[in-house]
Amino acid sequence: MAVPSSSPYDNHAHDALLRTASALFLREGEVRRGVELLYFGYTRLTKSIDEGLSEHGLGRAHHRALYFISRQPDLTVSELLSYLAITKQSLGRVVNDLSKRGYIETRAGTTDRRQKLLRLTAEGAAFEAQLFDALRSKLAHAYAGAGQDSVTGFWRVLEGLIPEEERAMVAALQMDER
Amino acid sequence: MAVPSSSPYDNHAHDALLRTASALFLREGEVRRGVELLYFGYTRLTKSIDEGLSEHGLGRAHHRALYFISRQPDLTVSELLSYLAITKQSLGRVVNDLSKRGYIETRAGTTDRRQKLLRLTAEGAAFEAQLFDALRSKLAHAYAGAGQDSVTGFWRVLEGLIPEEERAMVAALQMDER
DNA sequence: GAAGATGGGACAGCCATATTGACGTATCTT
DNA sequence: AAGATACGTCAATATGGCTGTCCCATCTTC
Repeated sequence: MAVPSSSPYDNHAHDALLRTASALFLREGEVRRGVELLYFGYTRLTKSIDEGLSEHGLGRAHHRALYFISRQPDLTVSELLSYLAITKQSLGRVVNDLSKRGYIETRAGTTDRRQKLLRLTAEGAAFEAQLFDALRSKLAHAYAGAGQDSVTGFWRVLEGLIPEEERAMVAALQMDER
Repeated sequence: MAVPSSSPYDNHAHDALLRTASALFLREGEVRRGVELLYFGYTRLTKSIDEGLSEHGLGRAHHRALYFISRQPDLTVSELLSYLAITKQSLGRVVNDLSKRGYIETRAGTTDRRQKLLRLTAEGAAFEAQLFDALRSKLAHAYAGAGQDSVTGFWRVLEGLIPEEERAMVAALQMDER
């Protein structure tokens, strides 16, 4: 299958011979580097909030919920579900934990009363802020060391990892940047 | 507490006043953007191999082990442990699974016979390559869309997230690029 | 106003992946 | 010979996911 490839990204398992000569093959090292840096970078960043979480007897799942609720106050359960990409049942546990601890409060939707709008209490906001501080200091340090141009590139590549259909959802988080 | 908030996200418990004027504070939006893109980018990338894994009845833990063994043939159990940052017990299960399936083979260390050197069998290598194809196509697509300069920035920022003490370990993976 | 669709909640049971702590064995080092 | 190290293993536990099923309240549509 002679794909006259100016783009090196069209070769999958089947066309091994083609790949040998392709630019993509030559890039294997760069791809592995990205995989590894993403793995280590991501895990180290998340690790930085684990202590704060376990002090409160919570886990990362709780933080993710806190984070998105903080980011978009009054979001609905189904919106939160689409960010987290887990099942209703799994989210239920997390939300109940956070409610019991007084970190989130809910009220019925205004236009649609079936909806449940989630937002942080003052305590919840303070806790989220504390966790965010750890993320901030780590990421800000990395940003500062790399420089603004690198940060832009960092964003661009990551955006490219997100499927088209989901970009709008991610962008929505930035939209109501206040 | 009257935080004169143009942004709802500046109300962090303690040094609110101090931070208001700091460059770090001004970067909150950029930090949140990085956190979110990292989260979505990382999860979408890993999702791309889940299907290939579950076809074989394996999980992500197995892939991580396969990946590092593939990357550094004949690494020892303790080296693998330091990459994965899990306990011996947790790794044991994963390695046993992979051995039973004939994906990895072991032999005693040459200079130190207490060590167990891990490497992939032909089947293991083929399986790893298949999984890697999914990572490659996703990441290569993101690289291509972002451009080489962005890729460099992407690496730089991620490197900054890895603690000093661990950079050598990560770099070692690139060292014997074959 | 009835029927159906939708948002959300809950029960039961399961699985994957991690943890801690204790202990055992072979091998290397001193 | 003594101790440290590399690796393995037992048992118990936690977390955070999953599926399947059923339910209620509310909105939409005819």
